[in-house]
Amino acid sequence: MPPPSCLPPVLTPSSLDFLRCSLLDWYTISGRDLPWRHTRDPYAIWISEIMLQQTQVKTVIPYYDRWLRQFPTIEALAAADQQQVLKAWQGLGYYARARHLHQAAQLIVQTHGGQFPDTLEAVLKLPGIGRTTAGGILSAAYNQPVPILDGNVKRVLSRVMALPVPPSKAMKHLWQASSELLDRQHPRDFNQALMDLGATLCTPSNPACLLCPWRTACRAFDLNMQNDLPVSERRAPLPHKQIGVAVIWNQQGQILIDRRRPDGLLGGLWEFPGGKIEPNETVEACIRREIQEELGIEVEVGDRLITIDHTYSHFHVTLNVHHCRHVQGEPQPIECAEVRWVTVDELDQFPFPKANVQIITALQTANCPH
DNA sequence: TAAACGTGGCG
DNA sequence: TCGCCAAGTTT
Repeated sequence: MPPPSCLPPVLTPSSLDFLRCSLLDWYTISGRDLPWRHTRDPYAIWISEIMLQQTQVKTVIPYYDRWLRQFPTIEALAAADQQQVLKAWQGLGYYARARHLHQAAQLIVQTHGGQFPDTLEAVLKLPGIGRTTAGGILSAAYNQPVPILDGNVKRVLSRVMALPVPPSKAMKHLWQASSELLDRQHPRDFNQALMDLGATLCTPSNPACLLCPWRTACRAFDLNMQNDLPVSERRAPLPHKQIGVAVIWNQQGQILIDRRRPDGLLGGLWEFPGGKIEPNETVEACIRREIQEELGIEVEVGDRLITIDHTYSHFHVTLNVHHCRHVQGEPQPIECAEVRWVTVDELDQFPFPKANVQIITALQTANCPH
């Protein structure tokens, strides 16, 4: 049962001082040592903030290190081509982040002389940067007093205030709380500390309340509701799609791959062609039909290579992958951006989504024709 | 406003 | 196996 919403406010002038001081003291002792906390280069911090969107620290660190070696400056990123950028992002997901990063770098070179902007207004105009990321960058890089509201902060504040509704229903209230709480004397450390609190103590399940500097002020702890908050959002079950996928071989022992259109799911990445299996359609018939529709060629469907179950953010798929033989016609980029014949050894040079990387691995390990 | 948008980890 | 969640933004 949700808590009553008519309790006295948690954030009073006198409690604010306690919350700020106790959090900063805790952070001094228990804050995490993270790679992007060793720099104040706004570019490096920007990269970290984008990679960290919906992505855990542990996943990000190796990508962050590689990225800064490969693209050490905004100019270097702007000058790269999109395929290089997507390859560096391969496996991180939400690929629009990489496309926006690339676009934004080019925009910064054109309109800000290659210098990352230092005003909230200018930063918010960059593609891929919303309010939370802007606050994260401006506070971390320039110590500007701009609040944040990421998943950690939403959870921490939902508990401290015993928010009776899902966070998405109270965004205005949460932003106000984050802004009022923010320590204007120490915005960099305060924002980082708030996120660390959420990531290490005020965790989604089994929060370590006995170690928390805020436990005496936390309404959820007081009500013993820390395991029931924040109120979860309902989501519909994910639909499941059956997909037919073709590994099409030509007489030279090459394979046909296509590059997806620049926007939408997996935009700009390469893939093995295929499509959705219609009701009452066999995998083989689906593959022949899809390849004709998408590439304008005729293929003969052969042995199954691998079956892959994969989950995207909003649906499940089963990829039914078959070897195919190119029979006739010149491949045309009818429903994609580009098509190309490549050898198995060349596949590693192209950015592929994770489910397709599994196909490549199967090709490199299994006994294949040719 | 709500849905689209990846992947990995955990209970 | 399955649902939930993670340093959110865009349309």
